[in-house]
Amino acid sequence: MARIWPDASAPVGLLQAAADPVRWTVLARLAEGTACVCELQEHFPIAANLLSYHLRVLRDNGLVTTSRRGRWVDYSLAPDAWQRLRDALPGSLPEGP
Amino acid sequence: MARIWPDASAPVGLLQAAADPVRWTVLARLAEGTACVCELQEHFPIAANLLSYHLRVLRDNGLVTTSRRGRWVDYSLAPDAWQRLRDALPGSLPEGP
DNA sequence: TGATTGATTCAATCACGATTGAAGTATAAC
DNA sequence: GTTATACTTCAATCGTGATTGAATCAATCA
Repeated sequence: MARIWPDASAPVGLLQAAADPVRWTVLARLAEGTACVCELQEHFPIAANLLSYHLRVLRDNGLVTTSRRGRWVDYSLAPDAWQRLRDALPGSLPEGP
Repeated sequence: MARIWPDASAPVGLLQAAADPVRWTVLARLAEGTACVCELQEHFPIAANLLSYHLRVLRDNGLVTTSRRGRWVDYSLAPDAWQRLRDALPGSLPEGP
């Protein structure tokens, strides 16, 4: 796909990261403030490793950042997450100031 | 998923509709103005029925509207498409005026 | 009428991401 | 040291959406 529609590759990847029920809800929760995995876990009746998988997708797309605090890992929304998602919507003007 | 995270179901569905290379590019093209299927077809090296499938997904999600003009079918971006996609982003405030 | 073009629908296959289970880090408590 | 907790990684399975091919519908033209 990157070969054929180079313009679409990056934004589509970002949108795909957000277009999942678990990841969408995680992002919505993090929009209200930082949370450790164990707290996120309480919101999701899914296995811990599955949640970890989804968090990894968000990390790999730069939508969230992490920091370890003792035994816990805190997840925060990346500062530009909202902006980047917004710019990734089709019809949005190409990235710029 | 609708059972567990009712809030996420609708917006995630919308984002999933946009989070595909073909559909994303179609939406980006339609953002610049109406186009018939045959014109869209020129932008995509894919089978006609496959393009039709993707257009159907966009239609079912109310992101595009159609009107027949002789043998051709014109596709247009739904007036509220951009707004609805924007509101579907996680962390966006709940829908309202 | 029949033929042709534009577009959609149907049924079946395929590919890839989500899910599962087990094993593996890292830090803290005992 | 050992145990426990929080989280991640790995390998394998499973489902579902994207893709393919054939058939079908709709409108125009000869």
